[in-house]
Order: sequence, then structure tokens, then C-alpha cells
Amino acid sequence: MSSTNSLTSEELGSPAQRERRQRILDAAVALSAKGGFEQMQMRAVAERADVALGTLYRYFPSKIHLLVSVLGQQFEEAYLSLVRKPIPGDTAADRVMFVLGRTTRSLQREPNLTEALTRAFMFADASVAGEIHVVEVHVTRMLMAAMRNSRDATTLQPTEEELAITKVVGDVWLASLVQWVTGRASAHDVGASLDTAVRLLLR
Amino acid sequence: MSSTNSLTSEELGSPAQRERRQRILDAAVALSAKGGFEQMQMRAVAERADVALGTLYRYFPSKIHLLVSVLGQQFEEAYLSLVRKPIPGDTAADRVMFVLGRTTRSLQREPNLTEALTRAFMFADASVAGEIHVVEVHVTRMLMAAMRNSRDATTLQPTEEELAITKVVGDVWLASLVQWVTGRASAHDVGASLDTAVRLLLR
DNA sequence: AACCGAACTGGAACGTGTTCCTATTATGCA
DNA sequence: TGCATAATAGGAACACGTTCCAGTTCGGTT
Repeated sequence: MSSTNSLTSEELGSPAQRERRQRILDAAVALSAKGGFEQMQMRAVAERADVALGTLYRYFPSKIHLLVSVLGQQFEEAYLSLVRKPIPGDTAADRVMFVLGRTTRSLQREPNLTEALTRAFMFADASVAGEIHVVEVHVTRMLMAAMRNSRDATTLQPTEEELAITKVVGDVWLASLVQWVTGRASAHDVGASLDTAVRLLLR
Repeated sequence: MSSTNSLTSEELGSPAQRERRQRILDAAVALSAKGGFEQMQMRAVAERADVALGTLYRYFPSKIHLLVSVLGQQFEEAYLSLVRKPIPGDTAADRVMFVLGRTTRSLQREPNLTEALTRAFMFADASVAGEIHVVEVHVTRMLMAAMRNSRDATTLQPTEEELAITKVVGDVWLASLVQWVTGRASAHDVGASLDTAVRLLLR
């Protein structure tokens, strides 16, 4: 597994390069959505994105880097869509459950894509730290926004307790998703696990 | 990835077969301990266990099946060693932390082996459900024994609440281990995460 | 416009997990 | 003991992630 980072769209000079990068990400999404982790094959991504295999590897140093980058982009969109309106719910627990439920349902609408992204995330090693950090930041922001119920939650310093709870909820969420994508838990089970965890943590 | 299960030692007829199976598991442990997931290569396992590659695949239908089977065996040993004496600690939280701390330290003593086993566990798909279930049973038993502080904890029916807490703790444990083996968290971070989760859950 | 270095193309090649095939050996049964 | 069947050995072959290379194109500089 390569040790360098994926190219971010900021550090890409020309518009043509940014377009190429986005074509690659789009191709990865399309192929993952069709056939999951195994069928998202690097040669197929390159062909669909209309770039050479070597170019694909210049932009994303491995299949895992590519998929975790996709995940980061998906969560960024989810976060932006989420904070457009105030989060409904009277208590922190209600709001966190709203966010978890909404995001989980959205993931479950594209099971193959979610399988590919989740497995890549879990399989990633230290070289993918940068891409993973992006995902973690978005998840933390989403949950923090729910706990705070305020659009400027990111500007206030979170308390230790809030961060701890956020981390546990994130861990449970991830573990549940893994169980779901590997067929060891149903969609309902995921909801129940999150419900239980939030109830235990935010009481 | 194959869809059949690994051969368990019970369903293996001859003693020679049981020995072969154990030689394979031992070889997998040795090679994983030396070089982690990537260096535990199927050809090397077959050679070290003195079986043909095809035979290795007859016993374990994939590298993931093999590693998760190893994990099951390791947890079985850990469980048996644990329940030999009463678990120290006055409260459920103390005893759960004792078990988590002890097991985690033991895993961290063989970082490469733990890396291989954890990544295999996280990467496993639905076809590995049987092997994964074995692991889950042992983990649940260990944590339940700690919460109950009684050797016959397995015979009593656990309450819903106990099961829910056990599941959340297990999820956090796994997520922390993943972060540790992928270099995204230190050994100390793992302890701190577990400490926090147990404190939040068993208060 | 000519030039230079970086980026890209197309494709071969390599490594490792996995599959497959044939010859040989072990096992259980009559 | 002799036979039928299953299990194993040995190794070729395949798939896909990854690397590498020679030739071509692109973008900026003078």
C-alpha cells in the first residue's frame, strides 16, 4: 500500500485536473453502487473515468485511498445538507438519533456503495490517515451539531464529555454499519443498536 | 471469496486431519506474528504447515476465514484463562475494565498478530459469519462474566440491559483496536477510550 | 513560436489470493 | 487383502491490485 496521500482538489493546478479527479470519484461511486467493493475494480474505474491506469494511481495511490476519499466527499455532502436547516428534536438524544437515523437510511439506500465504502474504511491502514481524518471530522461535526442544536456548533469548543460521547456513538455507528454491510445485522438491528447506545450515553 | 465454512476440528474425522488443521493455524499465527496481515501469505502458510496449497484451501476457504478462525481460537483461550480465577474488582465497571485491560495488553504484546487478526475480522464478509460468530460468543461471555463476577454467568439468562451494554462495549473495543492497529491511536488511547465508554455506560 | 519539464497514455509485467487439474496416497469397506 | 472413494501433493493458471516504462501531449516560460 502506498504511503503518499491522495491529491486533494485544492492542490490540483488546472481545471482539467480537477475535472479528472471528479470523474474518477464519480466512476468509483458508480461502479461501487453497481457491484460493491469487489466489483469496483481499478481498471474499470480508469476506463470509465477515461484516464490511464497510471494516472488513476497518481491521483489516488490505492483503491482504499480512492474509496475513503469517496466516503469523505459523501459525508461532506451529508453534513452540508444537514446543517441547512435546524435539527429537529427537543433533547440532545432526540437530535442525535435524528441525525443517525437520517444518515443511516441514506446509506442503506445504496447498499453496495455503502458496503464498498465501509469495508475500505475498516481496511485502511496508517497511510490513509489523511483521508480518514476528513471522514472523522465530518462525522464529529454532524454529531456535535446535533448535540448542540446550533448551526455554529463548530465554532464553540466542545467539552471533554461531549467529545467522549461523540466518539463512542461514532464507534458504535461504525461497528453497526460493518455488521450490516456484512449481512450480520439487519437495517432494523442497526437502528436498535444506535438507539440503545444513545439512550445509555445521553441519559 | 468462498461461501463455505472453515472445517472445524469436530467435523474432522481422523487425528491426522486434526493435526493438519492445527499445524495450519499455528503456521498462520507464526507468520502473522512475524509480519502482520500482508506477510501472512497463503503459500507460506501452506509450506510452513507442510500441506499443499489446495489442501490449505480445503480446510480454510480463504485467508480471511483462516485468520478469523485463529482469532476465535485466541479468544477461546483468553476466555478459558480468564474464568479460571474470579475476576477482581468491586463494581461491574471495575471488573469489565480489568478484563478489557488484561485482554488488550495481551493483544498489544503481539502487535503484528493483532493487526492481522483485527484487519481480517473487519474485512470479513457474510461468508465468514460462522467464524465471526464464534468470536462474538467468546467476547460476549468474557464481558458477561465480568459484569456478573460469577463463574456460571453463562448459565444465567442475561438481561436486555446487560446485553445492550456488552454490545456497545464490544463495539467500542473493536473500533479502538482498529484504530490502534492502523496506527491512528496509541495503546494509551485505546485504554482511555475503553475507560470512557465503561464510565459512561456503567454508572 | 520553440522549448522544457510535468502530466498523461497505453500496455506490459509482477505479486499474491484463489482456482483448477492430474497423479499419488490414505481411508474405510467388502 | 483388494477395491472404491476421498483426501492430498504438486504445480500451472487466472484475476486483480499495483508498479513500471517508453512514447506522447499539455502548460507554462522565454
